[in-house]
Amino acid sequence: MNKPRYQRRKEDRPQEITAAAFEAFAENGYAKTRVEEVARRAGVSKGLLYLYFKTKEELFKAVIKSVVIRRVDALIDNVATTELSSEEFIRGPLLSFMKQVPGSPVAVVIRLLISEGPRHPDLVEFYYENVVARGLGAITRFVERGIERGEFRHSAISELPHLFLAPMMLSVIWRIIFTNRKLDTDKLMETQIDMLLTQLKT
Amino acid sequence: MNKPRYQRRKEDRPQEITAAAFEAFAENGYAKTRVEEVARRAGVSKGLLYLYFKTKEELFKAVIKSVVIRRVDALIDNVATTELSSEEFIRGPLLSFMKQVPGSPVAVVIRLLISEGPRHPDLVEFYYENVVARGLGAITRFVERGIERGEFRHSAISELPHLFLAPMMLSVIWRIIFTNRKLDTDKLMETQIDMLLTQLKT
DNA sequence: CTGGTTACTGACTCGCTGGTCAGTAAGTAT
DNA sequence: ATACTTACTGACCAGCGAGTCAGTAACCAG
Repeated sequence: MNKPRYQRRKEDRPQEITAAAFEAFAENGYAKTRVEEVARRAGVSKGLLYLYFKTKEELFKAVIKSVVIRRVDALIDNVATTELSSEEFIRGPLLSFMKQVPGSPVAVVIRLLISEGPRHPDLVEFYYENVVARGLGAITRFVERGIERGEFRHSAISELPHLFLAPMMLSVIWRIIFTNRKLDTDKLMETQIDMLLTQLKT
Repeated sequence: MNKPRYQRRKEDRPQEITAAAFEAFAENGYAKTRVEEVARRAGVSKGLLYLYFKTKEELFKAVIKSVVIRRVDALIDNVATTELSSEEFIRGPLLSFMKQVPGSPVAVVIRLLISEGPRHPDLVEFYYENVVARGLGAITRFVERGIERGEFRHSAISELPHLFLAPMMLSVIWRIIFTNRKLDTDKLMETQIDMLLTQLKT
């Protein structure tokens, strides 16, 4: 009749807490989220949370890292190993990847970085190295591969992989600010890819 | 010898306070900015600030509006009255306008909207109506004018004025997050405009 | 069963900050 | 001068939320 008030689950707690924190931060942002609220969502006491994370800020950093780490890896592996032609890859896996970003946890991370980034330089550095630099690098390498293979010609785009991502970023921001205003983000990205490929091929 | 401790300047105070608030919000964001700090920068007491603005939130809204109002108007007038050909206008005034945005107060407003927008729906609404809708509308009308004049052909771009602004948005976000990482934002926007014009003309 | 370890709880503290208001003095009318 | 209005000050308050810690009970070894 007396079920224990709690179980000791030292291994799982950190993961559960960061997951709860991610949800809370996604809904209310960092500043407006109370640590106690995170604890409640994770089904633990505030005291326990402070056993695993020294401060709210450390929790924040752990959340960002937990979301970011695995995301880009998949795409980068894909770039390295694909059998597809450059155009097929861009219209296929790359476009699909970009389309799902605005609705994914990555969008939340971007929002948090915009709000809190300026106060966490080391976190920004981490994000740049592990996500942005690697992502842009992958695109650049892919475009250059296309050129070597004779699929693409040389153009300014080789040095501006950002142009592939610009409509994706706009879509992310749009979704964050204008949640109820519709925007055909897929069409936006497709059209941009069309333009870039036209430019790269002719 | 006894200079007055303060002067009564009822007319100028609101403007001075919103200017001070803008600076403070720009540096630290909304949540981290103390009302007292705003008052200090404006050279007034906290009490006076609360005489002109009922709450911190109302002050915030006043700041956004004060920055936004006049900005877009100039561009829109320009669109309506220009004598330039469509291409000349796009490569000239429109491009110049976009290039200066990432370093302007508008970038700060965008950051604030991303952070605080979700908690201020009416402010977002205001911003959409007065800035985004009007800006996008102006670009759309301009593209259509080009088509009527036989300068441009029909294409998907007519319905996606956002593509003109996407690199600008990416530049804004980049500058906010990666303040020390360089990015040739001008080149980015120029190349996008080149691509769009190629698409519109051929 | 028993004693020891430690994951876990939750009530508490304390600094911080949004907001108030009684009082003060700058300007003004007479 | 004098009385009056009101822009302005700054000390104060209330409550909120990050971080603490003394105590509790789940689990385990012997």
